[in-house]
Amino acid sequence: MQDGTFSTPGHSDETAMRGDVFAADCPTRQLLDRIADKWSALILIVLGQGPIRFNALKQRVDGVSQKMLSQTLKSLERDGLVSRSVVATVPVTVTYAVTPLGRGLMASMQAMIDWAETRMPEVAAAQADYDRRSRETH
Amino acid sequence: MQDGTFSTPGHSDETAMRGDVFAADCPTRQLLDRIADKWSALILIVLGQGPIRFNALKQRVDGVSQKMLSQTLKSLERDGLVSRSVVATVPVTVTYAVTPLGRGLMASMQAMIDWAETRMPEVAAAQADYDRRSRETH
DNA sequence: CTGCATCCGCAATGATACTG
DNA sequence: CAGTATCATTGCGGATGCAG
Repeated sequence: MQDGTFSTPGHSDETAMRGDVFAADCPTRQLLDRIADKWSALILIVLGQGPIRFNALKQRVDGVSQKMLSQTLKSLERDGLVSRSVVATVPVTVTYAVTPLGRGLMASMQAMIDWAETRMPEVAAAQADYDRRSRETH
Repeated sequence: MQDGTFSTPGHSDETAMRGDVFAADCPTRQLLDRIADKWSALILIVLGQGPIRFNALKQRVDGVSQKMLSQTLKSLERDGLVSRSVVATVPVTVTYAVTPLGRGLMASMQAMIDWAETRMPEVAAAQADYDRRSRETH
């Protein structure tokens, strides 16, 4: 599986031998779709601050449903970005943490979030401006 | 509007006076949801390589439908990340470009994509490993 | 406590056709 | 060329119940 499209030539031939997210059927693209979803970034960031248990994580990521948290964690684990360790205490204890592989991605995610948190005012201003122009039938 | 939740204290009091993506009702969170979708990153990266027209852009971002492209571009424009300029030639000519504000975000996006394109092999290996373990009823 | 299974409504997405 | 409008469909994501 996934033989052909990895390192597909086509739009840029600088380095070759790496995935091409711009090809719809490249595994890289599917990976991007998985990590660029509503919850992955937030979860990764929280996990980056240290190992944490399911419910604690659920509290930190405000608004996430149990289902989505569970589902996203499984996806991240499958991709090797997150590790899951079970300690067989009386009521079982499950802890999640970022893997070394996941840390690399986490850095970019963090940058994205930092950008969002600091540039929000400018974005809000742009929005207001856009909406005002729209209302002017302009 | 959006009075309370911006710069909500609660999980970290290091700097204060910036948004908190972890609060579900913070504008920052909504912004994150908008930019962390299936297409925004890809579109921003292509735009970062220089101004480009609608159909050319559609070709570069393989698999995107006109609707989603149009919709995502409008959203990015509203947030002030992308500029749209119309030249009234015979068949009208519309060109899109990244704004200075958008460039900051683009950098993070690019890092994310670079990570995905280069780390794909490790991720694929992790996946295979995970799936194998699952099949072992383990 | 952790988290999987099921049902289900609704919003996001895609294909198609049509307009300036 | 650059979209908008409409329709059909999918699957996200929430609520609830149950299991290890």
